[in-house]
Amino acid sequence: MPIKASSLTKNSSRDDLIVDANALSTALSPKGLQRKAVILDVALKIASRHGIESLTIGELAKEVGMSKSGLFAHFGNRDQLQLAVLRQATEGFIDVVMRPAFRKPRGTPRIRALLKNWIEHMNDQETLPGGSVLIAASTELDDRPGVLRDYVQSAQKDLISNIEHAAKIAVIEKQFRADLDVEQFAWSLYSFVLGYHHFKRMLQDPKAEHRLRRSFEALIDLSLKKKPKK
Amino acid sequence: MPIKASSLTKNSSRDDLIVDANALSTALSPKGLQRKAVILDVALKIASRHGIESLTIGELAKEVGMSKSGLFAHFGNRDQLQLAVLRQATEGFIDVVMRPAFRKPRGTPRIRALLKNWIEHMNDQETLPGGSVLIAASTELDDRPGVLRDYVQSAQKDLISNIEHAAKIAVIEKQFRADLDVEQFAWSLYSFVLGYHHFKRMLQDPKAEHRLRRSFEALIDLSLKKKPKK
DNA sequence: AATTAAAACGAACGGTCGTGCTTATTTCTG
DNA sequence: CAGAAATAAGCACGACCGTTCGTTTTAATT
Repeated sequence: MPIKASSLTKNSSRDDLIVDANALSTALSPKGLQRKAVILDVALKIASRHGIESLTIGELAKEVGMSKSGLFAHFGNRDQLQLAVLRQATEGFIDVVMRPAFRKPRGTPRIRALLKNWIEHMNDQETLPGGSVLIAASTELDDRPGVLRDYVQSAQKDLISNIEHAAKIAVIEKQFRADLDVEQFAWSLYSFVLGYHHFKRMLQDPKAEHRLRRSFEALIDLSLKKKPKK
Repeated sequence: MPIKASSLTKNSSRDDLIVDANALSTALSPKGLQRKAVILDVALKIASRHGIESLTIGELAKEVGMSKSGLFAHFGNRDQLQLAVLRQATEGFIDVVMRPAFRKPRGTPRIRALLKNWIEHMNDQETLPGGSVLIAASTELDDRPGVLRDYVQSAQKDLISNIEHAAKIAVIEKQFRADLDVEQFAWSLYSFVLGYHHFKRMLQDPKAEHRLRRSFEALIDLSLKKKPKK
């Protein structure tokens, strides 16, 4: 049962965004909370660089300037720490990619905004110096059942659903073809993003972004309602 | 300077395949060689399941039924072990995907065979129970300079080059459009494969293969020389 | 059958890992 | 300002990491 986000701007009509049910009531406390936020920020950077599996408590403690045990107490165990980092990453993604995009007008503008934000997010060296944590976590966790994998899995499914939803709206708005397979659309778009991530990071291909944009445009073109020939 | 593979069948004309310069003269010895082969087979499976970074000497030794130190002596250090595994994975890929494909007739048959072999290879639970080692290694290593990353990088570049080459031949054979951007073609194809790997493994999407095939067909369609309208 | 070389072993090293338990310090609250 | 509660630190643990070393078993060569 997807939770719906409210309070969107006027432009957005009320096309809702599926976000994951992260909202756990973490019994707060003024000082400890911001401390935890700092820890998670640092942890996110480390995880981005070296992967969630090699995010170690010792290294994190050193980086953030406190003792292993002191830091440890914030999370209870390693799984919880890793899970918190994944949550942080997901929330960040929703905040800077999904929500702003869904504030744009329905149809292609929204889909274009989605890609634009996504690219900017992946290029943000400040918060993600080592690329997307979620993408990296996918290949790390895909064979290890557990809470972490379940979380990444559901987060990605939500993402895909949102892309499909945005495409469906473009169909309703009669911008995209009525017979468009929106699942295939979302699949292709996501594959291109994976391709971008891969080519940019591993192959250090300077043309990666250009390639992504071209493939994206071709995909849009294929999805648009055909103009009367010539 | 790419090494060219010789001894291809009659069908293949002499379109050559770029393979990496793996052919080091490993001073052989009858018994120890097959032992090493067994070790690498097991190591490859472990790496496939849990990633090359968490391929540990202790676990490998246990799995193969010998002592840590005895096994260790075969490789000298961990990097060499990991490198040997990556080589093994690359050789396997070339043997079952690239070479058979390049034995097929030039043009689309060859490209179709490439995808077919590739899918079968990724689905081969026997040798790759945890998915492609190279793809996983990419996200693991993309931020860690060193021998391992360099190797994966060059292996993937060779792969891309071969795809581009195959596409170029299809252009020469006048099956693909003369103005086709073969780099973009290779980029798209590779992205789809990454998408397949991701959707199948992480999202466990049963339609993943179907989606890959559909996107592939669309890509081929876009690349073909246009028929005279209607 | 004797010699030599290769392969495997077992034990130990310094490190780092995650995780408890106990104590000290800070921060909030009445 | 006192007491309660949260937060951090210190220390120790067992497990596993990659690696080294000296020894023993196995195989190949004369």
